Amino acid sequence: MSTIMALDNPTLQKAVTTADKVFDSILHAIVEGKIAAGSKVSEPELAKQYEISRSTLREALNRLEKCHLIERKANVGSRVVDCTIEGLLEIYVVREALEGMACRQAATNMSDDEIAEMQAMLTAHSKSQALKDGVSYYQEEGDLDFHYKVILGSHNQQLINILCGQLYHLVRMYRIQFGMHSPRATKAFQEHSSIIQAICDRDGELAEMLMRRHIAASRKNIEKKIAENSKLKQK
Amino acid sequence: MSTIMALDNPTLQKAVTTADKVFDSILHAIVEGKIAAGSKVSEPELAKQYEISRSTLREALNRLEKCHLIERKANVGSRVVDCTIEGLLEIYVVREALEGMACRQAATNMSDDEIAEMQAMLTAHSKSQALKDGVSYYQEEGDLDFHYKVILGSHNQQLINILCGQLYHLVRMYRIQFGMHSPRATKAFQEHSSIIQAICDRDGELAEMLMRRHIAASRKNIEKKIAENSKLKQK
DNA sequence: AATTAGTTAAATGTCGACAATTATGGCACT
DNA sequence: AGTGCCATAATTGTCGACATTTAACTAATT
Repeated sequence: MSTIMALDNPTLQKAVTTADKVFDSILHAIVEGKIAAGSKVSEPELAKQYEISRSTLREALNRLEKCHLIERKANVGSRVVDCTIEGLLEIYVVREALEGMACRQAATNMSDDEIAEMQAMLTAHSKSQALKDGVSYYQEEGDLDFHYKVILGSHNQQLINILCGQLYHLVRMYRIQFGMHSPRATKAFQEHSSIIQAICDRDGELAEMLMRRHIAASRKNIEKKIAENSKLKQK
Repeated sequence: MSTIMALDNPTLQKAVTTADKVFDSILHAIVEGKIAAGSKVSEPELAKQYEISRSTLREALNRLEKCHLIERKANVGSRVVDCTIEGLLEIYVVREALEGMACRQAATNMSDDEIAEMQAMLTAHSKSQALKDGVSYYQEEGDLDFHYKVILGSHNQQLINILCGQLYHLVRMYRIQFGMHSPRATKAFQEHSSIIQAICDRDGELAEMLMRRHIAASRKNIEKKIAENSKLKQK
């Protein structure tokens, strides 16, 4: 059972109001590319589609804007953010800084129980990975789970809000729309393992450094892919 | 002339709609403590006070929520965030991570013109500080200006949005309501100077380290003050 | 007297309509 | 034919009213 479901809900609170449910629906649609990146969002159209009033839709759009999934201009309207390489790399820079710090804080603030739980999760993932071997889908989920646990472990509400409430939706959007099933599965696994060890040793400085390298490695991997692609196009 | 005025406007776009203006007004009221931290926000009351409809007010509240200045619960209402020591320290942790990274990026991405402009600003502040000497008000503005310039210099839209659009309102709120006129004026000045030098040398690694120490020093200064206060209360 | 159930009042969520602004299309003009 | 201007249409911003949920208050029971 994966814990990433909770990522869909920034407030960590069940969707009770209709605006919440519509927000969830549109969120998924955007993340999965059913509503194209960079496309304009028509309020009357979406309102009719979801059979709700424009007021309620605007409420949902406001929450999407908080996740940086859409951008609004006064008297002009909303657009879905577009997936550019530059945008993706920018996010990785922010993640390196924030998750690195979250990891440092986690080494200080996580309880022994939390750490034990995280270690158990890694073991479970290791087994499922051994079974699937090379299939990266579960690895991806496992990756999100791991990062999610570390972030929560920081016990810093600001870090949690920014990373889980805002950035991770964007990260998922990019992953899905760029078809990024990382070939770093086994390597990433070792890195996760080292990070947990550092947290277990309460070595915040090392934990931060390892997490930053872990994320920087992903970023460089993307940059490499991009370079290959552009080289492919040139010939 | 200070540049921090632009911080009041997260979108870096003039307030054209009435919801924008009301947002600005309430923002100032909250930051300056005219609307008490932790207090409940009544939609009908504020709507009547600003002579607008509830819809427009809710639009403004949504933007305040994006700045993390108010928190909303479904079917319950909005509250102004409360100023706790823990909250302030959490923000400094995030700032250390993000502004450190912004500084690293700035060392790589700032143009020579931008760097020259920033150096000129520091010189100007140095003179005004020599005149006022010890008066910390202008120093505070100078401090915000400096950090603002570095953040913009990162040329990373995600960093800029999070730091200038969200966190800085909270930082100002805490500064004003806790009456934090730092006694680190001259020291902070030297640190700013070193950071600019590192950026000028295009030494991203050093620039990040210096910025992180600079912010960490502020945080420790606060922690010290808190410790003194609690000791004062005990006897 | 304290607690719980029921009722009333107030606040939030949702709706449809109007006003203001922007985008679109056609027309005249160079 | 291309460019600039004007009128129309569509979209967004704002408003007031209704529906629904939560909070407060009263009253009855243990």
